[in-house]
Amino acid sequence: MADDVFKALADPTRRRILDELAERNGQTLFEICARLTTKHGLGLSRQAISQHLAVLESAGLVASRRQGRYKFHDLTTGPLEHIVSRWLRPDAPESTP
Amino acid sequence: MADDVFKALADPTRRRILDELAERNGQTLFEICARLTTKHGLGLSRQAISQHLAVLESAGLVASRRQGRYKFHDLTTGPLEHIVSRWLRPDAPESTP
DNA sequence: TTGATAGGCAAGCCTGCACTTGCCTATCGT
DNA sequence: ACGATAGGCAAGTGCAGGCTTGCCTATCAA
Repeated sequence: MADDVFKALADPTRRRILDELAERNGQTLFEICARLTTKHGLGLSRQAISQHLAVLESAGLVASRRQGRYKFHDLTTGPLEHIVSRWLRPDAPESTP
Repeated sequence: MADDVFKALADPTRRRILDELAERNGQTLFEICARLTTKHGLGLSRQAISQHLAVLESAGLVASRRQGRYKFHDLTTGPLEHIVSRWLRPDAPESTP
């Protein structure tokens, strides 16, 4: 569970994808592809991004909703909160809104 | 910088080591070795743990102080806090010192 | 229906990295 | 001084995972 989240966050490209989705939620695969190549200069194939999205999704960091021939991807920050607190417990109070 | 932290956290064994140090700070290499094998059933060589500690240290997650022939390792949770907030921004403004 | 767009599946390559093995240095006890 | 303990260095192995390539399916516009 949390293992998958750490593994998903291990790759720089996947983190970029999360950045991209954080800035603009609900993007399609091609949109993400385009923005990664233009803004970040990453020359990755569509398949690469697709596989990264699969990893992120199976880690629970991205949710996808299909609509016609489009598949929109949304950032789900749920798993991110409880992950680091594992080592911050001793003296770190939580901000739980 | 943050890249190294994510890479360091990617490995399950390294996370166990952080767990071990969180529970009992200031352990030596051999102590960590012993507790990992007994408590978690990990049959790893001493060198493996040593290399893991090197990764954790270069990521800033572990600080080591030498004392005689012993080398004590302390958990430094500093880098852990600012790392996840990167994607939690939407409603949480951060004070970045 | 045809062509274009958005995405999926399945090998295959290839680099990185976790782990081992073997040997070497330094500090402590007696 | 000697052996035992705590740790370091370096080369080698094997597997996981990131990326590509090629082809296939589904939806939309004309």
